[in-house]
Amino acid sequence: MSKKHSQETLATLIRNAGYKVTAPRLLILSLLEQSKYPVCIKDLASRLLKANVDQVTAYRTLSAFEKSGIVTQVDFKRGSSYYELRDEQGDHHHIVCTTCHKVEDFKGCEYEKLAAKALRQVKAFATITAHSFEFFGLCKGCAVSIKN
Amino acid sequence: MSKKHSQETLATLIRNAGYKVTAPRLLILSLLEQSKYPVCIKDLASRLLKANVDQVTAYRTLSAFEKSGIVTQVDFKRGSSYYELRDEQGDHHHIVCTTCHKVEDFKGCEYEKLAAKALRQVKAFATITAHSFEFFGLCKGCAVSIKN
DNA sequence: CCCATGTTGCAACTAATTTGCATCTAGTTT
DNA sequence: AAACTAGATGCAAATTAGTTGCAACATGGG
Repeated sequence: MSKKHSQETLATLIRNAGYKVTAPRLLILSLLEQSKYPVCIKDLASRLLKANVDQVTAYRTLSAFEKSGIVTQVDFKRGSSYYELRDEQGDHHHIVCTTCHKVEDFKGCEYEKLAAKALRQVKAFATITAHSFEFFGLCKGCAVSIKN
Repeated sequence: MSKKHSQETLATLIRNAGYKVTAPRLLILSLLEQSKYPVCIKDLASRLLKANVDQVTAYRTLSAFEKSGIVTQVDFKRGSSYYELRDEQGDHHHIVCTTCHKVEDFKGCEYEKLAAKALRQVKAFATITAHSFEFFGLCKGCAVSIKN
């Protein structure tokens, strides 16, 4: 997920979604971009603080960007939300160690196929606009230490 | 998801997980069982209150039951957690309307296949113990009203 | 029936997220 | 390039979500 966009393309993302391009917004997106894995909003907020950006701005920005599809919120089942830049294909997900919280990516959840299947099964839905998919497990290190 | 267990089998679930069978615990499980879809912990707590069961008990019980695999926590991307009784196959998921919050179930995310695929892709993971998968979209009613 | 251990309620607390509002600024418009 | 305005920001305060400590209590084993 790293450094695929220039500062200018980050600005374009913001502009195309109909928002004003501001320093806090560029900073938020570039922090997300530099991070290999989804970032906890608290971590993000504490880094933003160094640039005198309030955490309220992080909450508001990420929530707006999520609605516009610029970022994705992921649920790692820990107190606060995690965010990452959305990838174009929208089909990369995570596997998280429930003990040490290590994260790795994996691809190919085949959600188009599953979405079609799901829409056939249910009766009241018209369209699917998003999906969440994460695996939880044990990394090799933790699997070993638990045995002992 | 409804009324598959008798009061006795709910007790057995609790006992087998190594917990004492108590009135609050039976009540929590039977409320979950009676509910067609995952229940928000706040709703649950307010119903428990009528039986003089504190919300702290709901938080503690659900968190313990989740670790033991009696219940499953699901993320509907709304402030608080949702819980449901775990189904044996563990392969039923939800589609949620992002506007009116209607929920329907769907089956067959084929997570065993995907888990194997994911484990092949990553390098640091030994086992997968759980997965989350939800679809978000628009129900037919909301899809129509948004067009207008 | 007794006892030890796990369970509960209550009150207080911490953490997470949201809101109100005055001020400020990006992106026009003139 | 100054003026304008809708939208963005920071700060303080509020609200909502979830946790902890502890004394009283009750389950299930002996």
